[in-house]
Amino acid sequence: MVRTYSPEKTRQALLKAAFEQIWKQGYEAVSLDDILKASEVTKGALYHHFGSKQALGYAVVDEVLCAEVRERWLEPLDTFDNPIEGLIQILSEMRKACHEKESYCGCPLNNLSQEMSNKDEGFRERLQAIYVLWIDGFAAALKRGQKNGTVKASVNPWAAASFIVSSLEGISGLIKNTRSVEVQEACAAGFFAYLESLKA
Amino acid sequence: MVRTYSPEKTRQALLKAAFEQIWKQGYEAVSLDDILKASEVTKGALYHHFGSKQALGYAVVDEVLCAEVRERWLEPLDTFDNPIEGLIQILSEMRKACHEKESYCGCPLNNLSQEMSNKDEGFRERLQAIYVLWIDGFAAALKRGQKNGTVKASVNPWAAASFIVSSLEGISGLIKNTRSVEVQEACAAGFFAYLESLKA
DNA sequence: CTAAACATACCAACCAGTATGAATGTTTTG
DNA sequence: CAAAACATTCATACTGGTTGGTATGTTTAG
Repeated sequence: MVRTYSPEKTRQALLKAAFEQIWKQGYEAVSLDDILKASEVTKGALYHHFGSKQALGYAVVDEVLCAEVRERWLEPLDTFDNPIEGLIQILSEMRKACHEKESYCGCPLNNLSQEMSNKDEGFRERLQAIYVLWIDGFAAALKRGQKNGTVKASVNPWAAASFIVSSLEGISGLIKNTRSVEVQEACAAGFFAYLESLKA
Repeated sequence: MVRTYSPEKTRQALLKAAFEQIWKQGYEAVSLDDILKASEVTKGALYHHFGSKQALGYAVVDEVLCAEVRERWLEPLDTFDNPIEGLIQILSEMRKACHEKESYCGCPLNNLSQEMSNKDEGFRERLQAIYVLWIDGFAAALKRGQKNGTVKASVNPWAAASFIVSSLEGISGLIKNTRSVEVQEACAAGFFAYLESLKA
């Protein structure tokens, strides 16, 4: 029985499994055994890398969720001159991808936020930081759009960014429950109409 | 020690306590003991009225949440000729009321929906029925507005109603986490701007 | 007297966390 | 260079507390 230590690998395996299980089951509903099973790691290893379930949860927010927002929203948006068009395109891509998978799991950030923000101040603070990152990123993109003339000058970038994020979360939440393509199309239509109203 | 039986009263006490505790803590996080303590009912009585925790949860959705949507949204909206103005007024009233209480608990429907819709199909179906009730109610009000000339004829009532509900849930969810008045004002501004665009 | 309405004590399952030890890497030292 | 000393990384068995649910008995009402 030969064993080789690779602590960073097991740490990442734990984070990944924890993220997925928390996404699908919720933080409190998921048991450490679930995470250990999914990651093929033992309890001793888990408690070597993370002091508690809470610490693991915090790390998921700080490391996984944070990266997710950057990779899925902020970085793609940076490649567009017109942030409104960028948003519409990113969303369209996502809808295509969602149709393929069974993914009615909702937004991981929204899920965790709704569950934990009133129960654990540490979670709330960390999740809020992600929201700030997200909103500020969108606001910066809108400002950029105002400078290059693709976004109305009268728009308040930060306020619009806040409403955009809240809409995205609201839509994903409603779809998660209804599982209805019609509702999805309806929400998208309303949302796109709002986005169009921001164009210069 | 004189005792008097009033089964309907204890049933309602259980429903009320369950609703509040589920709202504040979440369905899985709340223990039956919490509900029993809050309602001052014993476990024997609970299991006399409800076959299981699940049955109690279902009843909360069917009876309490359903009534809540009617009383807080649909009935008030029926008193307005202009449904857009009606929505804006109802929301403004709510915001005032929210400032007084500490209420950062979010929307009870949204909370439960995010937590349970992927774990328990019975919950999902029941919660979806509430969403349908809500959206259809809004859609009917918009149609009414179209007939009396307060809402643009080009608006698709059902699609707009879907987006409005998703926005309300999204905003309440974001505020629940950020607890920021600025974010609240920003989202409200964006939302009201959308509502105005529906006016004839 | 019967059935509904409640009260109390208990139980099996689960779960986060711990105690303990073994296997592997790294550093120090003779 | 070797080997001992030490630290890191992981594995297993166990525990105390909680929870949904049940068994059983008691009280009230018709």
